[in-house]
Amino acid sequence: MFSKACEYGIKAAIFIAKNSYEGKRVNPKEISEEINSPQAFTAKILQSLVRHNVINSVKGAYGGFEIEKDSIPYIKLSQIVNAIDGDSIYKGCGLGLETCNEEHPCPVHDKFKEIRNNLRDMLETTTLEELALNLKNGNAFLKVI
Amino acid sequence: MFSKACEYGIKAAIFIAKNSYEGKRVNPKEISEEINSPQAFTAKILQSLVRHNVINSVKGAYGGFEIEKDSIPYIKLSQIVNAIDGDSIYKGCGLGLETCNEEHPCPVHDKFKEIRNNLRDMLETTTLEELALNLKNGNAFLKVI
DNA sequence: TATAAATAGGACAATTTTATCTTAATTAAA
DNA sequence: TTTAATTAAGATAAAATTGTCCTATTTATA
Ligand code: FES
Ligand code: FES
Repeated sequence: MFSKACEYGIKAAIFIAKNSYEGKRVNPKEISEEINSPQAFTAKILQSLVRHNVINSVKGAYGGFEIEKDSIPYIKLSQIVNAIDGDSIYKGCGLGLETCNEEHPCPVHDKFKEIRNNLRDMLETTTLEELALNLKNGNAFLKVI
Repeated sequence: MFSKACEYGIKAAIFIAKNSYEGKRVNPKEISEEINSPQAFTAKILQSLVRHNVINSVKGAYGGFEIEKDSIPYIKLSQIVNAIDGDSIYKGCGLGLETCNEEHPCPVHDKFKEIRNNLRDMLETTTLEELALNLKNGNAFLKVI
């Protein structure tokens, strides 16, 4: 469904949000240990999330990644997915036609469109806040061990 | 959502079904032209669909790929997706945890499960027959040109 | 039985995605 | 102002996916 990069990006954002609620900045090492991902690759994805204004980075000593507390409830899962995987999951044809077009639909268009719209609605209404709270409350986990 | 191989496989199966209704076998050249896909790669995917009993192949002169007419209404989109992409789309965790587990859910589990179930229902209730009819009736297309 | 037409299959190549490594730039604090 | 800690960025490598090519095998028909 999502790329590995996107999976890591989502998990990282949730972990950063949780720590930001506690006033703590985190670095790629902590993050990759906590979400069970390759560190350097994760760092690249974090850079991308910074460029897309999903998270903030603070360079230098005592720096790290954080998210402004007040903005966490307004960050949608869709922003993260869009930043990393682009919008093909929202707009693309299920069978890979160059464009999904009502006037020139592929054979699965009607069926696929519904699924895709469900997915889009979910991503656009799910906030980083609720995901981070799932984690904080111990109701959800970012890795298996 | 689906791999390229899976997109090609679905389109190929739809085209083969349409032709089988007309009593015609088709070969990888015709198929790849009709669905706008690389011929040799498409041939590999067809082999896979044969091994998974989704389509039949007839070797030798006057051979080609076909689907028994009577079975077309019973072939589900899910069989094709499963044959090529496996079952991760039905069962896998949205954030890539080794297994999706109610007892040890990831933060998006509840939200993702619903989408995944919608998708599974769609794939399991959509038949090759209806997709091939969309094509035959001119209500849907397998390529843009 | 020989031939031509077709799928099957293996080896290889190109591209994309995932992952690593090294160095540069930045910054707080000693 | 120096140092240590930290993110940014570029080059490279590994792995997976996508795509190509060549040969073997099968089979209907002349
Ligand atoms: S044209 Fe394929 S999903 Fe719309
Ligand atoms: S554990 Fe992630 S979707 Fe179920």
